[in-house]
Amino acid sequence: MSISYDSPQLDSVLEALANQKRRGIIHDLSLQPATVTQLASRARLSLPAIHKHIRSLEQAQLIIRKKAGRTNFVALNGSTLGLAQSWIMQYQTSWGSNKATLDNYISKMQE
Amino acid sequence: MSISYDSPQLDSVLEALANQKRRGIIHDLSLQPATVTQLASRARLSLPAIHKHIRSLEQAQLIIRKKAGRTNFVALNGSTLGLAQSWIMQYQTSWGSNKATLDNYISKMQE
DNA sequence: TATAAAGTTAACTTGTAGGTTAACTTTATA
DNA sequence: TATAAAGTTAACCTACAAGTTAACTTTATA
Repeated sequence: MSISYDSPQLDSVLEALANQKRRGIIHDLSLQPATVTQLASRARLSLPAIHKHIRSLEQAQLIIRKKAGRTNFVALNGSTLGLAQSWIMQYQTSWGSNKATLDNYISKMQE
Repeated sequence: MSISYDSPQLDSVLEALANQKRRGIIHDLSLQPATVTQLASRARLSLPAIHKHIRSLEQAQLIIRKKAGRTNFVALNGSTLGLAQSWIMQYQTSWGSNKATLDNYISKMQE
């Protein structure tokens, strides 16, 4: 079964990925886990701002977090990026279409 | 060279993909090219509404179009989906991280 | 135990995405 | 040649994303 364009999970994942700052966070976390404050400092964002981004990433299950004392550690979540990738990959067979193909299609339609 | 999280082109592509209706359009077009009116009808959207989606997809270079008389034909554009895919694929090596890894990291940090 | 650190939550502002209706242009057809 | 089809453009509305500041909670430390 291939993943549908209207899957709610795909929706939250792609919405999370659509934001540049959140992609920056993902990039950061791909190197190593970090705390909320560290992420805020690297992204040059206030704590409330980073907090919202983290919640968005968390709801999309793109990250996991764990509280240790007063410190929140965040890590990239393995599998979820694969969801977006597999949606995109469905269309790899269509990747051949280009200007020539379209011209061709138009000619056929106009017969 | 790998593609950066803050690339403007990646930005427009992922923003275009973040919308469910636009993903529906892409799915439609993966089957065959279509006219603007056909896409509007399938997505159950008005012409002005579909027009905006198409412009967004076009600016992201996810589609190409060609005018034939008064009719606008639209087709999925080959290569651009690959851009999003390759950004995501950069992080495939990080996909291993999970709860155990995070716990581990936290322990190390607290030593 | 008072103070600081690390987040969270609430209330607010601003910009923009995604839709609408109405008016218009260009091309085809009865 | 008048009318309809296929889009486009403009002006508008509404909801929400992304930031802010201020107030708060919880946990650690001097």
